[in-house]
Amino acid sequence: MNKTNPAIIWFRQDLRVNDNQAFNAAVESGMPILPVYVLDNENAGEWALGIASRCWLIQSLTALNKSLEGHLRFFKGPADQIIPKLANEVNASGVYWGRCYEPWRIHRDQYIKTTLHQNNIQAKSFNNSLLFEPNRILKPDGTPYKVFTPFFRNGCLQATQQTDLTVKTASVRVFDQSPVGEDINELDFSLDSNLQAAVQNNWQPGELGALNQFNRFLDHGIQGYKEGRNFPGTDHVSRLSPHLHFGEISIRQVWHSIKNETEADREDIEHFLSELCWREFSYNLLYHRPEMPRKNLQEKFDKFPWRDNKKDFNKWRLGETGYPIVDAGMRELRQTGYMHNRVRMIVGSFLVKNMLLHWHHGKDWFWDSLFDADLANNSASWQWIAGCGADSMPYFRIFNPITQGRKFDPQGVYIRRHIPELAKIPAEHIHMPWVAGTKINYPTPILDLASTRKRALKALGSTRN
DNA sequence: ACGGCGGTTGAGGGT
DNA sequence: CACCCTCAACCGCCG
Repeated sequence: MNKTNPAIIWFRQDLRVNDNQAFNAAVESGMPILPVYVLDNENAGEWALGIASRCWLIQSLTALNKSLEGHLRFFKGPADQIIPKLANEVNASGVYWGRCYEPWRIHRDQYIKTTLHQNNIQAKSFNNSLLFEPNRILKPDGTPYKVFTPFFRNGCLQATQQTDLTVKTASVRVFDQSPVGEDINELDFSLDSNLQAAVQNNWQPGELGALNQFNRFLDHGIQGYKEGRNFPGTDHVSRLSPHLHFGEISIRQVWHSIKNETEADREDIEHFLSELCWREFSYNLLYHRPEMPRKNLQEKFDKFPWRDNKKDFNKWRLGETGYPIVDAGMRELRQTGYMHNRVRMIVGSFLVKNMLLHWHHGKDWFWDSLFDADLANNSASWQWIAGCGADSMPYFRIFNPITQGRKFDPQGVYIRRHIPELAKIPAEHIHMPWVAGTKINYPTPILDLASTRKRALKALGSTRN
């Protein structure tokens, strides 16, 4: 093996150069590096990237390519064929990547690792995406936690130190002997112009954008986070979820910075850490219950009498239910590729409980619409709100969108931002615009809260044994 | 309106 | 006997 055997860095969900263990290991191997990205819809099957994810991804990759001075090379197709073939063609010394934990990826990557080893090519994977490997945090008896609070308190907070941040030492040499792959602009990402505009107008994908967003949160959001995070009209959530999903910022860096933040109150800090650990918890669940994206974790919900109503689903999807807080959330999603967490719970409860539609419909719509669409988080959260998940919200707790709106968006700041038709409605009527008596271009409620609530509770009865 | 989880407690039995 | 370990039963919490 001579000096020209490149070390392939296979970027996946770790689109950054700082605190990237795979990147550092490849550089430190002493071989020139060959950074690659593979857009793999084939191996992903039904979990191929949603439309919003693709619109974010191309921006993030463009940013990464820029920080790699244009040396990132692109491929499209099944990675289980492309990576071994490429490694052979360029006589790679090794392939380095950050681990992903979707069941299809675990399966695919294991195959790739074996194939590379059979060809005497090193294959090294690293934890670039989580604080803890998904099978690391276990109860004293060795079984996985099923409840979040002890997972967080006795598991995560007690776990020995997270891996320290890595520091780059060696200087980077790039492999440029034979051009491989394609230019990013030659790849077909099947983009959507509305969502592309949503990225441009609201976000800055990539490592720099992630850091900027994190610093904004440290400056303005974390102080008062515990309370403030419930109010979608204020600026108290981190909005880091898309950046974390694509690994544009290191979760270890976020954890350490927040933990050592001295300006904020202890309870604000601890609450934000717990939110980071909900993400860990979702990955833990997915690892131990790989069927989670499709199957109810509580089997008794398999008997639940879901309705099937395209018309209702469309009203929900488009934000035309007539309940302002629900519609504002669904419109925020369409306009910005994101939705405030409190509102995600409200729209989820409305779909599953008031409309009595299966959580799959919500999960699939979110998968296609969210820039932070993430298999573990999305499926765990939908099961949570639907009441069929582990450590779930009890099914009989049904959010009332009027009460929730009054409580968490009292003046209607959030509602007015996303539903301009309601801009002039006085605060006292903002959550029930139909009683205001003003003529406005906004639908009257498509369903009655009290009777649909009763219907849901009755439906719940049929899940008992 | 539920019910699973996990912390606690105490009985019982072994060393 | 004194101590400790195990395990089942119970209770309160919290999603």
